[in-house]
Amino acid sequence: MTDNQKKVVTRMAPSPTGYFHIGSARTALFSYLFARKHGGSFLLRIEDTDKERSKRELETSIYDAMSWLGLSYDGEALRQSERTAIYTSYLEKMIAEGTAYVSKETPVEPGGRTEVIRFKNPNRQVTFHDEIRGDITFDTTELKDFVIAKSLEEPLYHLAVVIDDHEMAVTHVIRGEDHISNTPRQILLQEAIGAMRPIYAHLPLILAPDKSKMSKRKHGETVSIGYYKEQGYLPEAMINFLALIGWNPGTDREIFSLDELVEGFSLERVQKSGAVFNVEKLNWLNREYIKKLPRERVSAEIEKVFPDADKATLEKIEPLILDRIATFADIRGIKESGEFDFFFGQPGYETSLLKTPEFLPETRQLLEKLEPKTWNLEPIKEALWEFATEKGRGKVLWPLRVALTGKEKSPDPFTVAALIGKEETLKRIDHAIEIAQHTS
RNA sequence: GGCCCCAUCGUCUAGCCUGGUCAGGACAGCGGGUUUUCAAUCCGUCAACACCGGUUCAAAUCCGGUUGGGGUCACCA
Repeated sequence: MTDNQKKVVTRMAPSPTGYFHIGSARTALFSYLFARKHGGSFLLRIEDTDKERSKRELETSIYDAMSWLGLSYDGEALRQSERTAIYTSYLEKMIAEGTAYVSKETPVEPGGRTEVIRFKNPNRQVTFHDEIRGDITFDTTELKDFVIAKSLEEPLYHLAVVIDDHEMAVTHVIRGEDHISNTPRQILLQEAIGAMRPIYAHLPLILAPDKSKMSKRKHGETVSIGYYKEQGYLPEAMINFLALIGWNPGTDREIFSLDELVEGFSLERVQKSGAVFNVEKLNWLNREYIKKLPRERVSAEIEKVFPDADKATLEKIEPLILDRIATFADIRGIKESGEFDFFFGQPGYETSLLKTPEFLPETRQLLEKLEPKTWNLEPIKEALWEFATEKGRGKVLWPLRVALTGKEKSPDPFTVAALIGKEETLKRIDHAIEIAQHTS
């Protein structure tokens, strides 16, 4: 950046009227990336001018989401509800200059307001440049003299946004496409207060599978970022995923850390059309990130789900669990489905599941010859391979696997035998032989 | 409905600006291999330029229209 260029300032301006939305997260991400890329600053402003709908508790979900995602903002977050005096002075000035006026109203409902402050609309065409879409022109006549404040102390959204962006010296307004139609009236307001027009970039929307805007109403909790945190997604995966919807690096590369995104980001490579939120791809990405995690982190997550289980056993089956999950919430699924219960004790099962138990005695003999010291995956395999090949692998391996796991679907018998140990393996085979005899 | 935005495989997208390679990659799907199940993994495979017209020797790419989808129309943000 050269000295005569203004320092880049972007901002994220969420409203604490609901849980932090997935689309807000992406807007925050792109604003963050752009600011960091250009050595500028990224600010956070809480838009809580609506006293009825704004809730302090919901502000927490904003901070939580930002910090979970690792999107650090500069300085303290600003709260519009604490800036009333600033808006009032602008309002007074506008009224004095005739760009706004107090308007007598007939109350919309009984006991309603009898006067509001309206903007004196110059009624003209407004053309602005959008970094992503090019020039956009609106006729502002249809906006009429829109209301900008309920009173001198109660500014409305458009006024507050324009004043704050001006006061905070925001240079780039990066926000969702749903704000395109708000832009002309904000530009009118900027001109009225003598503010510079920021550079606009309207991001394509994140869509639900039915191609409509993702909304809490229609799509439930899956629209909030907190949901993904609870589901055990990794923030790195979420960031990566969010970046890739609506933006691409221009190469075949798919995996990016936040810092790498900063380096490669540019508004030029942002998509114009809306994009469907594809959970399958998120899952794939999350797996990629889980695979890169340090062992201790994964162990900790597994222990959280199996707090009473034997630690040594858990550690042994960790790779198997890792192979079967896309998110940490899936660990709970493994526990609840009981699919790995056989690692913690003799499984129960229908004898008929053994199918060909007649091969079990010889299997046992071969395994018994192995030294406990060499009781590992490869030796076990070797010990049985010739026999299994001769008799038919399915005929030998299937009953062995069922004897050890009691299940139709499970990891392969060699792996299981190696993990549960020689003694336990022989014990389970004996058990299978015994119940098979009783049945026949 | 008015205004605005958008349009390449099922999904995310490359290619479009600077017309000319079998329209490339990823996810999902399907098929196969890997010590015969499940998972994982590897390999392979299916699959798209919305439509019509124009410009041009040549159009996914430029222009116009049509259709379709979306957004937005508060004393919410």
